[in-house]
Amino acid sequence: LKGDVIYNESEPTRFWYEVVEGVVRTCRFHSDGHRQLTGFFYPGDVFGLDDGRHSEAAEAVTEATILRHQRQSANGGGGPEACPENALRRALASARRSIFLFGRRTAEERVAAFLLMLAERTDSLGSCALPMSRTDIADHIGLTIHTVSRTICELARRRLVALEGAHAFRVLDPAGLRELAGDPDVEEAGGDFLIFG
Amino acid sequence: LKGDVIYNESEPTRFWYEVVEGVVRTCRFHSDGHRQLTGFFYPGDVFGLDDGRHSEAAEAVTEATILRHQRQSANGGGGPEACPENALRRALASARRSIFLFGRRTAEERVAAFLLMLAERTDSLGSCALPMSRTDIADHIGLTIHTVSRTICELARRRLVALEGAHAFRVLDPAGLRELAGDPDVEEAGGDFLIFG
DNA sequence: CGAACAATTGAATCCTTTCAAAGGGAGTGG
DNA sequence: CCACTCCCTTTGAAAGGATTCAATTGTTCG
Repeated sequence: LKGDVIYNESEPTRFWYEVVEGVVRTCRFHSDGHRQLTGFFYPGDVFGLDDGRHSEAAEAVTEATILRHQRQSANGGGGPEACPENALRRALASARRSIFLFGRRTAEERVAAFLLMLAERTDSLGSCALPMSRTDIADHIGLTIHTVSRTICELARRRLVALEGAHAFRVLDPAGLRELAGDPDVEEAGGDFLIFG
Repeated sequence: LKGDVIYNESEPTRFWYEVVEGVVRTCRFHSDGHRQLTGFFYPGDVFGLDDGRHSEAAEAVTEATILRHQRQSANGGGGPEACPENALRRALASARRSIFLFGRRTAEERVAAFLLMLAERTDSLGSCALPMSRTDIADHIGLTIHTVSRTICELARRRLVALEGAHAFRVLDPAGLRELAGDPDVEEAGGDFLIFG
């Protein structure tokens, strides 16, 4: 399913989806030919919860297994698969993450925040996969692939992360990366927290 | 209630809210002192639907009347006020709007998209209020107040919009503004659509 | 009327983009 | 198995745009 389209923009929303395995991206194509990636979705994430018609397309970034849920009709009958509150909450959380990401202004902040988010969403320790291309990252955080590439290499040069090929990395200095990202998102890391000077 | 805090970051989420009258903003304060406005909410919009603890603060932009809804406990019992699917959907729609807004890259695109969104959310025709300060706009779309001011004045100079004081405007050339914004959001305007050459 | 704050405008700097090109990895075909 | 090609990534240099610094104007409120 790699690179495959799961649904297209403007399609009626008959289903909603849940990632079982792999990574999915949602895309919006602007009239100037520019592509905006509104989100990346990992196992456990849900997507495709628009009303009426999809406002974005969804594509598989890697080989992916997707759970497709039937929707109830608009009467909100609370049937077994009627977009459970749970799913909506998770979708909202995904959207919020993206919004926070976009709040960063400089290239360095955005890239640092993006890598941190990836590391936190997967396993944080050890090697973290970077399944999407540089172009994907650029279209997601609103930069060019050149700036993305430059910035990632710069972070590696400063030993904040280590690149393991072009599609995997390791966080070497979480604290330094968080500082660069501007906001540590410490409050979301349930349980443990840091103390600053 | 103007400028008042409705709830703070990290507060437990015991309620969720609905705007009856006025305008509300949700804010996130970064460690570098920088402020990010994650959303503006108009009558009919809902906000404060985080899980567990609020990840952002909410403040009144104007005098505002807010409906405060009690939450059910986490058992999801489906009680009368248990974050109805409806509310979550609207919150998700709000978040999505913000994400699309941030997808714009240049100052002109962002300001044009922001003004358009405002005009569409209120009445589109006639004078449209701009209740928030330039600083608010800047912190929302990720620019400085200087660039925001410059760009708005530039749009007015080109007769795309007309400024009526600093806190109200009128859309003079909707088509031109949409073209600047990059993506017309035409598909969301239910029913009518445009044909391009 | 004066003070304080918000908005506008100008000039210089810095950063990102654009333009251009070289290096590297994966897959194909010989 | 190796060579070739294609595409993605990385890097360099120049151009454009947003930010920063600085100052003026306008508005609101006491």
